[in-house]
Parts: sequence; C-alpha cells; structure tokens
Amino acid sequence: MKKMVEIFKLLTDEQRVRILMLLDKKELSVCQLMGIINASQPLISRNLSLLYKGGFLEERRDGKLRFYSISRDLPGDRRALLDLLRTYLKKETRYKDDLKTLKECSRFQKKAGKCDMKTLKEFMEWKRQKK
Amino acid sequence: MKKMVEIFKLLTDEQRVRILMLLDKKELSVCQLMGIINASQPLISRNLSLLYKGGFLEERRDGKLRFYSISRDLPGDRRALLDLLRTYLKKETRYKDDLKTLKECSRFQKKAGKCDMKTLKEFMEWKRQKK
DNA sequence: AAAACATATAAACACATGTCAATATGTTGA
DNA sequence: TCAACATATTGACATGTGTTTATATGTTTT
Repeated sequence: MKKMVEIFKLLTDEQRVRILMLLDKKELSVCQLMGIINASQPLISRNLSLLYKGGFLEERRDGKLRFYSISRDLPGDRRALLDLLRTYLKKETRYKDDLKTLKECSRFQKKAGKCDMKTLKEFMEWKRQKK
Repeated sequence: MKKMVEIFKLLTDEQRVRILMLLDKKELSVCQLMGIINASQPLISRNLSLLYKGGFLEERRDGKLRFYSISRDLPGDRRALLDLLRTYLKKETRYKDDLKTLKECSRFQKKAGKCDMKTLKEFMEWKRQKK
C-alpha cells in the first residue's frame, strides 16, 4: 500500500506526467526532453531519475547521450496508470501541444541530422519565435 | 492535466487511500472510520473533506452523524482509479486487515445497537486487547 | 592528455502538506 | 434553554518536495 502511494507521488508533478506521456510515444534523450518541455537540464534529469527509480523507465546509453523510454516490463499497476493517463489526458490542450511539439522536434532534428544541445537550443528558439 | 495531478495528490496519503477503500465497501460515518482506522477525529474529518472536494465522495447527514460514501456519479477518471486501487491492493495485508476490521466493527455495532463514539471507543479497546 | 559536451548529483532555499491541540458549529435530548 | 455529543475548522509547527545554482562524472573529439 505504501508502494502504491509512492507511485502516486511520482504522478503528483505535472512535469513528470508530461515526461511520461512523451516517453509513452517515443524514446527520448535528456536534451530532447529539455527542448520539448522547455525546462532546465538538472530538473529534467532529476525527474527522470525519480521515474526511473519508481520503475517506470529504462535507460539506454549511446555515447554522451542517455535515452529514456517506458520500461518494457512495466509492472501491472504502472501499466494501468499509464493507460489511465493516456485515456483521460487525450483531450487536454497541454497533452496535445506536447505531442505536437514532439513531432516538430523530431522533424527539426532529422533536418539537422543531430541530437545535441546546440540543435535543441536552436529548436527552442525557433519554437519561441513561432508564437 | 493539473486537475489530474490534483487527483493523484489525494491518493498520496495512505490514510486517505484506506478511507477510500473502506467507503468503496460501505457507507460509513466519521466515528466509524475513526474506530476502524484508529486515528484522531480532526484528521479523519480533514481527509474526508479533501476527498469530498476532490469529487470522490458524497455526504449524507443523519442527526448528529455524517455518513460518507463513494459518489454515485463519480467522474470517469476517479472511477478508473478506484478500480485500479481495488485491483492492485487486493493482496495487500493492510487492505485485507482493514476490510476485516470493517466487518468486525459492523458486527460490534449491530450488537450494541448504536453508532456513537462511546461504542466505537469500546470497539477500539476490544480490538486492541485482541492482539 | 586536454577541451568540449551531455548528464547526474549536491547544497540551499522557498513553499506545500500532514498532524496535533484548541476551538467552533450544529444537532439531540433533558 | 442548556448540556452532551459528532463533526468541522483553525492555528501552529515539523517535515517533505520542487527548483535553482554550483559542481561532479563520464564520454567523445582533437
């Protein structure tokens, strides 16, 4: 029961939920998440670490980059929570906007042929100007 | 999305989850919950109030007593969360113990023919000695 | 080996939350 | 109306959590 409560605590932060829903679509690196969510690197790292320790994520290292994705053998309760989130966030602006930004970011990177911080900063700049 | 996060916050406290799972079985008054959960009255009241404001509960007044129960028109997300909790807490000791205590408490009250604090205190005492 | 880079971790602070003690509200019965 | 009772609310305090700044780790490139 305490375990369950600890899991809920992880979902108590909007940014963590956003990260989860983004990773639910696609494996992403820290700097990609920074670009999409527009938050500081330590904060993203910290929240990833918490979600990781909570059994939601798995990690893959590729050179300097670390990619995070939803764990392939996600425990049942966490799987159910993800399903629930997907269902009930579907219509929310913030959720839809994030998925849109994710696509834009992927396209931007493909064009640049890179996945480094400089490219991501450029993306963030481009995104900011679009408004 | 913020709304969803607020709902999770309610499930971040073990006592609130216990209350929810008890009410999931049966309508209960504040003093009954006190007896079963063995916590102070202000604390139970506060947590009931939070769950109520969060759309989980409905209230019925009968004289001095206030009975709480799971809202009959529970929003979908909260309904889904309750289902999830029921499923994944089923095997937990704390959950099973609480349900057992609930039954004992109901029996004790039926025998006493009352639902007042004095009776509940007696129940708590009886329960404590049984150990 | 050194410099540049991506990410993680630690320290410090502000802010939110849980809990208890005290008090208020509202109902029942004498 | 008053006393007894069930419940709600408030104020105060300790503890927990999110965020930022600064620093550490580990990898790649030159």
